[in-house]
Amino acid sequence: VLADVAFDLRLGRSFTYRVPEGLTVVPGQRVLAPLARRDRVGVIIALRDGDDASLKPLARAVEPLAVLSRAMLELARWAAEESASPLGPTVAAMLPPLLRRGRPEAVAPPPEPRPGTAAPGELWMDGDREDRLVERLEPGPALVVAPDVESAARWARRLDAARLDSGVPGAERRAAWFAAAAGRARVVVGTRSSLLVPLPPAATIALLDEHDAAHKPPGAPRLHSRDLLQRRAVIEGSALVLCSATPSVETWWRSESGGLRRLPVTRQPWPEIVTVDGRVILRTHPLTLPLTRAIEDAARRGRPAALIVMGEASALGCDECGAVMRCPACTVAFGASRTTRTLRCRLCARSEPLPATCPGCGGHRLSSVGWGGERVEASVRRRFPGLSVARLGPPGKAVGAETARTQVLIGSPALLRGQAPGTLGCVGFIVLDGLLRVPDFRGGERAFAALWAAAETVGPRGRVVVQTLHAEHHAIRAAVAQDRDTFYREELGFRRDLGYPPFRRLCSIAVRGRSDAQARAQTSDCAAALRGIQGLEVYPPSRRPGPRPVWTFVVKGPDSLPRLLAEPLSPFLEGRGSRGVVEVEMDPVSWW
DNA sequence: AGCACGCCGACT
DNA sequence: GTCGGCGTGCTC
Repeated sequence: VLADVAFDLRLGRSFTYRVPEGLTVVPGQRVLAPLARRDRVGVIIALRDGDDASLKPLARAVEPLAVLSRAMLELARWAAEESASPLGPTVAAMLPPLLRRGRPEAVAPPPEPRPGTAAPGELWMDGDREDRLVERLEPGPALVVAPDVESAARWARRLDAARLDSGVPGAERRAAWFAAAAGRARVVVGTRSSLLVPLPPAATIALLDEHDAAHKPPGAPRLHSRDLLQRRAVIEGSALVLCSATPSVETWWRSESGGLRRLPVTRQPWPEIVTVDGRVILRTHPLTLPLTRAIEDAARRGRPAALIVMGEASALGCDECGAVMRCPACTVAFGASRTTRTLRCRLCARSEPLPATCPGCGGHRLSSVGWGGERVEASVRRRFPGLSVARLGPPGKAVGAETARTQVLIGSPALLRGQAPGTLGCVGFIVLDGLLRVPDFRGGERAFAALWAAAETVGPRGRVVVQTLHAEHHAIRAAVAQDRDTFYREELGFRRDLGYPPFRRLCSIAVRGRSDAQARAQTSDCAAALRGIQGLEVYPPSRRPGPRPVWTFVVKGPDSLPRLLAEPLSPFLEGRGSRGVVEVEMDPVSWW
């Protein structure tokens, strides 16, 4: 018997071994096999009859049983194809950790799903979605997929569930995996690495915060958790719940076209969302008068205030009319570079000289300066010497000592994640244009999600203050009016007009080279291999800002994009190529 | 991804 | 005269 084994290598192909006498293995089982003079862990992806004395034998099995059912292995195979990436790293990213030391524990085979009646998944957006989800999941069996470990920890506590995510020790994750396989775990909670965990029949799978970009970070498995789970639910007949107050535009679109059942929503008690034109004051100070007052009010009421700083935008905006310099062909905001004095489109690489005046209104004050967390913190401390201030880093960790009785929190939109409704007295967006200006077609979607989260977090008695130059943007207007339909209608119109997802698919291809010239050459060869293929739109390569030589380009295409790319890209993905490592990221959430 | 094999500078 | 840099290529 011969076994095809996939390893966690950036190689498209698997390797074939002889199964030695006396060793019984099955597909989906992990094995140790000799590869390049050492034993490495791989997954058996197929068994076939045959014998070839020239092949090396498998060394041994890692566990006595498969960690993946055949159905989950097939799902991983599909995920690899759908993301135009090799199977080895794709499965490797979704397996339980290896047993490090100690006695082998009781493992259970993964149940094969009985092809059940696949109901379309449900989209839960209403204000009470999380409480209802707890009720729904409590009896089990259920899998909860959270965007990050903090959220996984919170939900595991809330549901008294076993954890599969990297926030707990490996032994505990392993135990949770095999408990799920044996049907002993009522509810398991995990992140992306748990997407293939064995589940008993008629389980419920919940994806938390479906809109969160953490469900599709760069790297394996290069597929959005929502897409993998939707297919999984169909294959095994489990019930899927996508939970988000502000789903991604793709998911809303799927619910419009019947692929998902959108549960009705009720109008929630909504706070006042004030927009403030930050045109004048924001150049010297991060707090306008309305925001200053809101912070003072919150402190008086004994509630903390949160100040949200969006990712620093390198776009160029006019301080007088608020216009953002955009690529006329793509309408995404130009990236501005002061050193090279150019505007450059991150999508089509079109380049223009930095204008001296606003092409719209002739204004002379063009600025790309934004407010980063440090600058805001310093300013707030100066303005409110009597209040305790803490800045939170990306994973919600406080930068500085005081966290407990903090009166002003400063951080990214992630700061709002997991705050119980009503805990914050006010949320202020230092300048929301950072999001709307960012050269990314998802800017509107992210702004809408952040505003909605802020409104839910402060509750009806709190206040949201939005400092912006774009108070008329549909994301802001729709959030103020608590009006999802308008937001998604406008956003879908814009995406349809310009050929963005969900109407067209994108793929970003990046080449990391030894030298800039080599990366550039490899990139242009790669782009040339794709040009002329029916249905593909290949954008010109551009250098990614940063110190390392990375060149990227974007390809647009139909639903079949990964299959159209597989053939022509394979020579660039095989081996390493002397001129650079080629990385393919399907459906990127951001591509620079 | 490792890890080896293969051709050019500073040491015993 | 060797030890060793990491550039390129292979791994069932």
